[in-house]
Amino acid sequence: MSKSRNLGEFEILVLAALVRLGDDAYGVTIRQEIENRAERSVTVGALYTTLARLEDKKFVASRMGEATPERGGRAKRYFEMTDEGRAHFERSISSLGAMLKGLRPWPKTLRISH
Amino acid sequence: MSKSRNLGEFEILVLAALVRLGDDAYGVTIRQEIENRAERSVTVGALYTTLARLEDKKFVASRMGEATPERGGRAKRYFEMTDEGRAHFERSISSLGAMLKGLRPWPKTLRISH
DNA sequence: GTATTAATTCTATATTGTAGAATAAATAGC
DNA sequence: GCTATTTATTCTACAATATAGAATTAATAC
Repeated sequence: MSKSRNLGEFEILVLAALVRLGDDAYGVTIRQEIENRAERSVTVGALYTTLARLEDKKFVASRMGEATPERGGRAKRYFEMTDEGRAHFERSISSLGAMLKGLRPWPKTLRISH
Repeated sequence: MSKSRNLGEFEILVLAALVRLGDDAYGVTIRQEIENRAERSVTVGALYTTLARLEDKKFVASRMGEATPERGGRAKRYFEMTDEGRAHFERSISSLGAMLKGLRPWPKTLRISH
């Protein structure tokens, strides 16, 4: 059994994207969400590798989407955070928040529903 | 020359500690700052290794402290962030901030002087 | 069935994270 | 000047995360 460690920086971004996307979180949308919002490039390999690792750790769960997209292409694999994943996620952002609180480019909180 | 990448999670915590500590940032205080504020354990090895890497990348600079402590013990090595380090740091926390903005355990901004 | 489209999986390597023992360097007392 | 004590850094090794992009899979449309 692998020891419980802290989440990596990219793992945090991915989990945050999951929360933001809710139902519609799969590879392509997750990637877009991070690229657009974080203004940071994300290669497909990096993303799927990270999602796979998070799933190994049971921090996310996935299910295959309906095999009936309207127009060609492979089925989507949807991801969502598990309760365990959420616990780690909150611990990580709590630590970051505590350290970064008050430093300049730090944004205001505004609370979303997810 | 090594390619410019994103900062890791622990690197971010360390850099944040440097900013917070200002003048008084050396191994022991940095470690305390992270343990106390982030509520996360930090081994000495992890910290110094990370500081050494940040210095290799020119994201921090260090200088040896006065060789005259009042009461025994080796000289301190003080650390501060470089301009280049700051640029990376701000980019990283900007990305994190953008992704995490609005999610629940996210703190308010309050601005400190450093 | 062949082309096209959409998406995931695979494989390999670099970098970051983590731990703790070992070492170093200063002071104090004798 | 030795020896003990204190404070702090350095060393070494290994594990996990980050990153890239080519390859592959699976569905639809002609």
